Amino acid sequence: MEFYDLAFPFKLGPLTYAAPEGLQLSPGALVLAELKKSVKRAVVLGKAGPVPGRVADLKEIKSAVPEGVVLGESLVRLLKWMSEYYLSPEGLVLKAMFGAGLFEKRKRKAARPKAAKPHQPLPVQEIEKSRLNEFLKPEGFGVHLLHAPSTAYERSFIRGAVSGQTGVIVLVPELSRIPIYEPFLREEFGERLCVLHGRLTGAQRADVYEKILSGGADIVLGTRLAVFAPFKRVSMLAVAEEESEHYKNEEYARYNARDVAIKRASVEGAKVLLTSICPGAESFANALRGKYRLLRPARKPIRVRLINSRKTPMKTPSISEGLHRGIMSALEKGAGAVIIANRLGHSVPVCEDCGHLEKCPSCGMAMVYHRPRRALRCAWCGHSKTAFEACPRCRGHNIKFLGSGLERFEDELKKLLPDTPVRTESAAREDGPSDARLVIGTKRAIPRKGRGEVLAAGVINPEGAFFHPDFRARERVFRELCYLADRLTEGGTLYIQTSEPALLKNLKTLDYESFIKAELAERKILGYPPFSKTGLIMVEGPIKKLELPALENVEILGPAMRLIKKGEKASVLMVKASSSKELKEAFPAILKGIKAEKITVDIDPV
DNA sequence: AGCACGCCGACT
DNA sequence: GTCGGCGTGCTC
Repeated sequence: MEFYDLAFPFKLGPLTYAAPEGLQLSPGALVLAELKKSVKRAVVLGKAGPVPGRVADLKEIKSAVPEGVVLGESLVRLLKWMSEYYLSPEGLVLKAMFGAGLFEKRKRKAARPKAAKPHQPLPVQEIEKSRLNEFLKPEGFGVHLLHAPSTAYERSFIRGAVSGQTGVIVLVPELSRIPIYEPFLREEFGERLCVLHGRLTGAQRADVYEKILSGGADIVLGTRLAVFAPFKRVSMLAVAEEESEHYKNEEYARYNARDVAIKRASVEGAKVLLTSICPGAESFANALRGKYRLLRPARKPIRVRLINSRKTPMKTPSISEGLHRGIMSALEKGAGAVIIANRLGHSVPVCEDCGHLEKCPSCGMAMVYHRPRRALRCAWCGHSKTAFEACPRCRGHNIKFLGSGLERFEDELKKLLPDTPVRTESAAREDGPSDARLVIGTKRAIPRKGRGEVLAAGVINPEGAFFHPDFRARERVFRELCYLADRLTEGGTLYIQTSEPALLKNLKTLDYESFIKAELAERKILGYPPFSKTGLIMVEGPIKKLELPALENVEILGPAMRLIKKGEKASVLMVKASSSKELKEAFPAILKGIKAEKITVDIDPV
């Protein structure tokens, strides 16, 4: 009698089953087996070790499923590695990989032909052959990091790298990037290309898997779950915008698809191309210490104007003359301008008579006035209350509005340029794209490239994000500036208007390498990643017990209240260790000391 | 006492 | 994911 360990796509570790006489199974095979009285699909992880308990109590595998071996040896290895690394049961990893349906084809209503999505053609850039060969030449496993001068270069490089290959996975951070990459891949690979992402229905997803398993498709473009595409052979994986936080799965197993891509490549003997106009600190550090090969094409310096709003003449309370001139000059040349302000709402109302300032009862943060709703809102936790007409303390009407949020900024800009059509973020959400050449909004409003020239891009007080309690805050600000600058047409200028120029000293030239080296030096001193490994423990509901062990080389910070999703708060503990082995080994002891309703573990949080 | 419903832990 | 166990609470 043979025994096998099976994984079911649920929060469940491997379970041991007996195989019926004459059924030979290899790892990765799909089978049917009874679980809790009902028959379910499961994946064979391998032959079982010593069977715990009585062999006679084990249930029998019902049958193998015709799809056969769906996972291949390397994907089974990847599954086991993820389970160990992310401290997540094998079943949950399996569910994260292929969904609870496990390749099952449900009957479905007549398939409607999907309409071809309109797309902008990819502006193709000349990529130096020699640079491309630096990536294409080396055989076998290896990670290459392209620090691209622009997103256009990044995309062209991926195009060149993928061309002529077989067994390729191209990962993009978001659904919205698929229409950018699909046209050129489709052009070259036709039906060999398939698109895979989380918004597909179960049946569509099963169709894609069928095409991949039958060998009909060998190029996949998709979001993070496409890293698990069940190819027999993968020769390369490309990860576009590799630093993106969207690669982090926030449910089931909390994996990072970029890191999983590298692991997958290492078990498959494939090569990896990480690309970004602003690589993440971890990846760049790996390149600096020779773990990754760094590809750095020449870049043109970006013209940046830093405007100190405390020292410069102001056109309105929140718009400096310099910024105003920049916008005007872009518009006069027939080009567009994009202005980003990340603070939502209008401003912070303060009573000039008694100095009263409304604070959030739970966070203590100043409440921000939101005019359309006539409400005061806490930017941190979302608590809101009706705005006051008179000062609640002294009844005075002498209210001063401090600071400039997006709403105020929109108002002032419209007043300054009464004849220019402006697309504001609030309007854009309702009306969709407009052809206004002046765009104002948070970073979400940054328009796609290719819709006319942009000669001025401005950002107001980007240092606001520094006050987030997060060691990555500065990196995020820098990245945002890089992506904003990327929208500029050649010859354009990036305007940074700030009231705290001292905080932006290292950022103002947008010199990535100097910035990231300084950042890495600081993280080294403070012991943050990549010089340590971190994991979060998120505790929802009241903590019933908290007894943290003292461990060598492991530091436990917190608990601190944190907003984990909109409106959902949790107590968060951060565990820091000097290596991922130490981190992994510390967790069981730490988790034993915590009792609460719901506890979630997140290794390598972003 | 008798049963409906909901939460929680276990599932080989 | 889903079954059964058990606790709460309402009803005959």
